[in-house]
Amino acid sequence: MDKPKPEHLKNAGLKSTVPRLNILSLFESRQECHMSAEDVYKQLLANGDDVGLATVYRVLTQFEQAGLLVRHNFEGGKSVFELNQGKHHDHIVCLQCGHVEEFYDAAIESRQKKVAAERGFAVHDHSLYIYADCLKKNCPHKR
Amino acid sequence: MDKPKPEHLKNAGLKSTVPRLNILSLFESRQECHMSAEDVYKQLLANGDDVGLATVYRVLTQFEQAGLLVRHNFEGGKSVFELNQGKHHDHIVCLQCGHVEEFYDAAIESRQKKVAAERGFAVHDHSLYIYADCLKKNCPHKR
DNA sequence: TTGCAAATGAGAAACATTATCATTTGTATG
DNA sequence: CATACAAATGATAATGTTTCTCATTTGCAA
Repeated sequence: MDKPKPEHLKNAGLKSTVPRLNILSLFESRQECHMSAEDVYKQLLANGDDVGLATVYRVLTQFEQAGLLVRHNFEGGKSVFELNQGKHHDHIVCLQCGHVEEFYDAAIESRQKKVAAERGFAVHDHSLYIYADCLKKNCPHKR
Repeated sequence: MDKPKPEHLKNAGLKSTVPRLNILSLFESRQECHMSAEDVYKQLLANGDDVGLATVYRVLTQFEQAGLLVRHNFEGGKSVFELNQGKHHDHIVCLQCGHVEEFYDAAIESRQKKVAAERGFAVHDHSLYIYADCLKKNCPHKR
């Protein structure tokens, strides 16, 4: 498990506190993991960290605003978070096996900006999910 | 205002009831309107239809499963629905006023297919939401 | 008409999330 | 290294959305 890095919090303008370091550490130890607030809360308790659920929600929102985490609004009504790896990406989700693959396409990105600008919008953010069938024989995950 | 068409419900395997006809009629009378369950409920009451909120939620979910409506999970935590017009489009959502605008961009569509094909996926479906600030002065809604 | 399964509506319950506020903690300062 | 003070925390209440329960009503087929 990686050590938490207080500088990351400082750089984001956030005080380096125990709950924040624990939460950041959790995400850094599971780089590709998508976790809900509830997931994070339970995992911290399992790790022996005594944290409040309200704090988890607060910190996740702060981390999102600071750019440390990315929030996704999947179906199911709850937000999930993943570590912000620095570069924006979209997702392809395999409908057969549930596997999620990340991608980035500059043409799509620029067309989006153009479309929005033409309609009088200033793009703040976007989410693109492609739902597809993975054509590979060896689907690595089960649904 | 269009008359509701009981055959649509029959074809979907749903009994033709008063609340269902009223809800379908409401969506058909506002083709491009994105409405939450709360929106639908309030509108029906305003129209003088005495309906229960639980029924609205039930019927919206049934209509979605029957393919009459499309559900969207925008940021903000609540589902919104629109009439299934048959033809695909994406959405720009104004973060200031909640206004939703539809668009279709052939370049984005084809790039998506290309990206997926390159990675060994057969596209089944996708959802693209652009979250932006509406630059217009007269935002018609409040958050 | 009549019977009965299906649908409805009112309210309770289940969730996820946010707000409140007394207590604790991190950190800058002396 | 002690201290003060703003910021952060955690327990709990509150909010908002959606689902569940169940007694009553309704659509439809015989």
